[in-house]
Amino acid sequence: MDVDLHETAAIRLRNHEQRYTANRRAIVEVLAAAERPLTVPEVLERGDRMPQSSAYRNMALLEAAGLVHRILGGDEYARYELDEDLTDHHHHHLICSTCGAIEDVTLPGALEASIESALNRAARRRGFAGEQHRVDLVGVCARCR
Amino acid sequence: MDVDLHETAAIRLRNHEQRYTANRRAIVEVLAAAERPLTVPEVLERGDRMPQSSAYRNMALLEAAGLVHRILGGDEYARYELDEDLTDHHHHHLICSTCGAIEDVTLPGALEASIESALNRAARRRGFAGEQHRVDLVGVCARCR
DNA sequence: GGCTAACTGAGAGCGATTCTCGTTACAACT
DNA sequence: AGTTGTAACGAGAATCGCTCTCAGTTAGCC
Repeated sequence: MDVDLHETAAIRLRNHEQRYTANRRAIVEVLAAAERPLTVPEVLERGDRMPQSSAYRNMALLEAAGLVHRILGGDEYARYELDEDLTDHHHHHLICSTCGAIEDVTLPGALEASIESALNRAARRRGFAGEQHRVDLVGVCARCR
Repeated sequence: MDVDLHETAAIRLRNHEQRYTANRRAIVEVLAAAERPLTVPEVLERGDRMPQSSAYRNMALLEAAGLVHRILGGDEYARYELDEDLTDHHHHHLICSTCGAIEDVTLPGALEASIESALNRAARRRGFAGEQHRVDLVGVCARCR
């Protein structure tokens, strides 16, 4: 799976007429190593002195190419995670309403399927084209309690 | 139900040692009349020339008192809706990834229950105290297509 | 080896939200 | 009816995550 990670990334970017440069590869590597969605500052800390503007620009590019997804949580920071196709790990989030931290969590497959179909049925009735569902639990994390 | 709306609001604010002033009442009325979550600029448009700073301050206060909830959607605006206790209407959202608009949608009660219990089970395992679940469908709305 | 377009980095700029602060309204107690 | 303490108000300044600008660099292609 890790063998394909960078190859898949390169191909998807190529399809958008963009290159898989060192900076973009660095971002993908940091996100792949993390076990939860990261903010841009967090990516910068863990990376190799990348300029802030490049990080934001490339994150937006990666999102446009479908390689990463932006998650808006409890605080003012947007968090990013790799697309599930790249990680083979469908999951949802526990969002702390106190500190804004986000953890990953998985649900039983049967439940996933019923959520998916119920949401799509409701959406179609409104002329809404569903792309992804978002099931999050908002609460207070262990550290904040 | 509408009879109790302002009374409930006044009581909850009182419990937080805050008053139910004209500005706050105006915000609650605008939100109650809307059929979807509104941004602060939208509340200002529909209200009676309330200053921006008062709208933001009071919105934050109402949120602290549990009367309204903030929803972070696709665009850069936070949207607010009345607490479900005040509207008797548990629901979820369709979020347009193109224009950021948010619509309300309801799910079957049985599905709600299984989502709730599955999420809480997963959360408890992490020492996470769940408060509310958030089930949203992200896609493209009828107008943007 | 030159052409073209994508990419980079530093800093300025943007815009939704929050803070500051002097003023005003309200409630309780004389 | 005055007084007093505290909450709320409004206008504008400030904050801060994020985006844009632009001159210089690099990668892919003939």
